[in-house]
Amino acid sequence: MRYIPIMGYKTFTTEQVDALAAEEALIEVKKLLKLVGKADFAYHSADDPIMTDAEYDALKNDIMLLAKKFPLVRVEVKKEERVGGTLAPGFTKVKHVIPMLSLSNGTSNTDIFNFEASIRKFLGFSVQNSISFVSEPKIDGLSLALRYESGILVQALTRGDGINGENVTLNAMTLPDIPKRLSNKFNVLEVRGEVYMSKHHFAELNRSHKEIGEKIFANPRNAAAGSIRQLDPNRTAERKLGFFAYSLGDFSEPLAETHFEALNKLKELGFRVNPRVKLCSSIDELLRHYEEISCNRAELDYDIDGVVYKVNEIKLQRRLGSRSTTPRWAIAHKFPPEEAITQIIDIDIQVGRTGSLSPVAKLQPINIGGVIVSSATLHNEDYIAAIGNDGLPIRDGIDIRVNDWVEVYRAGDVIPKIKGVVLEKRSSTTKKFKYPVVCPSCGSPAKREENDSISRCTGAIFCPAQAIEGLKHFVSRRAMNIDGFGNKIIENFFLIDWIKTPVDIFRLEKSFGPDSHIRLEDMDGWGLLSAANLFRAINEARFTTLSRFIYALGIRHIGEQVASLLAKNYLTWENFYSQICAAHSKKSDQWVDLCSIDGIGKTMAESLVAYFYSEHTKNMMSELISELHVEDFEFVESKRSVLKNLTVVFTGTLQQMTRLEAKARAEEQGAKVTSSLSSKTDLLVLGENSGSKARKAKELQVKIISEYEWLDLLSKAD
DNA sequence: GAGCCTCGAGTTCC
DNA sequence: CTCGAGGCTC
Repeated sequence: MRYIPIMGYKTFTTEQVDALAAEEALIEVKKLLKLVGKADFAYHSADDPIMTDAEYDALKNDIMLLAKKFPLVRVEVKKEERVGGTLAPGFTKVKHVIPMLSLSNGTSNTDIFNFEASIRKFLGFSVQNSISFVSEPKIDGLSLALRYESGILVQALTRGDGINGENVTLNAMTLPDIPKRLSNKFNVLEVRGEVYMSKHHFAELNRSHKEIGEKIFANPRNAAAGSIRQLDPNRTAERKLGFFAYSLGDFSEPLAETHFEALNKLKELGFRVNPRVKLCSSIDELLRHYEEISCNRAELDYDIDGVVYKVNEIKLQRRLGSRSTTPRWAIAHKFPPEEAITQIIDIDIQVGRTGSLSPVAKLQPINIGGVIVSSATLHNEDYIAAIGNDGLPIRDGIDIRVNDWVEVYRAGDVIPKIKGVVLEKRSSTTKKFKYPVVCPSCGSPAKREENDSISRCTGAIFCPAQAIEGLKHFVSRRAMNIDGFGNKIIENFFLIDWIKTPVDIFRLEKSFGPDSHIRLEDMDGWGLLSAANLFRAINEARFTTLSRFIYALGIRHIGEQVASLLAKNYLTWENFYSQICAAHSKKSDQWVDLCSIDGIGKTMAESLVAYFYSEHTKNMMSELISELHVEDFEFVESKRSVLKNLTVVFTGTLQQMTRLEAKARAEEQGAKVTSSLSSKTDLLVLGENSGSKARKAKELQVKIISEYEWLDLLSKAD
């Protein structure tokens, strides 16, 4: 290896950093980041390093120093991370203009009747008001959003997590069903639909893959997903994928007034629309269509997993709007899942991060819909004993025993579930399962709190299983996002005492210092490159956000959403930490502040306070935080609206919409709707026949407006 | 106190 | 994906 010294580069002293203005620091750091990028490429990709490890470390250290002092620099460093510094493998992530939601789903006719009832309730429709629906087969493939600008296909995104999709434009362009140009020259037209692989192409693909010893796909959906994500578009083209358009996403001009018309327009524009789409005027008609499709299912050359019902009128769709992850105006009526019968060989106990002891059935491996299933959760003691939460027997009172034959299916075609016991096959060899009274990992007593559905290990921090699960959570993608720190690695490092707590992760690299007689790359399965990658990932994770960090701690009841809510309310780590510690006394102002955050109740608050009050946490926290740069919370102005952050109260009977709808519309614009007036209320909307609220509002000097003024405000906000 | 919605936690396989 | 619990509204 040869090294070319970096000419003219000297590390910064603390004094020099202090003397820098923010703009100067930004310019400096951009240079440094560029240099790191070059060095990374030279080291990893060109295998021809341009600097010594010490120089590299000094560089990184300087960036950290600058980042710690200047918020502008932190933003820059994060940007670099997002782009991936060295070219990230795979596809770039792009944000959907309109999120790609999933559908709520139902399995029974009752679910569908409830669906209609809730729509009527929301809109305030009586039986006289008719609502038309469109019923269409639910293709079992993967969703794609095609963006056309001035009639030209410019982007194709997968659903991803619904917010950000993967950019697969080049691959999508190879599908014959996807037009590259449209006669329609709208500024923007986003067409959404399903990519799928036909049954016969799937069979063909697996046959040829078998011959050449390549990977066999479990089902057409997996094959389609794998095909659209090929790095080489030519490979995608070979896979002969199909595409059915089913809706619009973003658009500059409306295409039609009803969903059914819109589908017809899409057909005219050259898209394939499923021929079995049907316009229906009642739920009964939808259900008949479901039966019909269900009967003809086998004749189709593609897999479907149900039928989707959508409210036909776009105006109504808009009024109904969406919940956080699903629209109110559509539902998927799913077919009953494929089932299989197999035997329970054993029942294991898994220890979760929170100490939960959950039983898992080890099954005689069995093929369900192309996937071999060998275990399934049994949730908790009651589930096994066939006792419901209310203390009453479920599943006809049949308990689940080792050696029992059981019906297994894959919920949502993914997660294995046990549906029931085949009692006729039960023999004398079955054994009742004895739920453990001690933790299988640490031997501490198991305890089931009242109101808890599961027993938990009481070993807390002394339980290895809990510690390992906690570490896995800490490094996970949505938490600290330490890439390349898989579960197996965590387990190994824990067992050889390298990593016992999160702090150890950030001290790992230093622990292989000059005095150490062992290096990571000497370990089985590790090389120079993989070791360097791991350390790099760890060092990148030192820069993190407040909400990620709070979430990563793995405090019970504090998940991703709540962590980000806390970050939003406390803004900086220092503030958060001191406030929560001070909230320990329930008489303190800090406790009251914590509990008054909308969405934080007693359970969460108690869990938080207990976590931070413990001796163990206090000891660990100062060390952990000294290894990190926790970024302050930054407000992202999502939408500017006159209603944003206003607290609104409705009173009396509204004429134009139901309370439900009014509330949903207000919340879409970022307002908060409450039922009772207080000094915090900004606006009272007065319906007809209102009670005493108007008088009270005057006393509190809350602004009062009529329903029509309110509607005016809404239309301006839109 | 019931009912609705959202979030947390556990889970499987590739 | 699903279940159940937590939080909020009526």
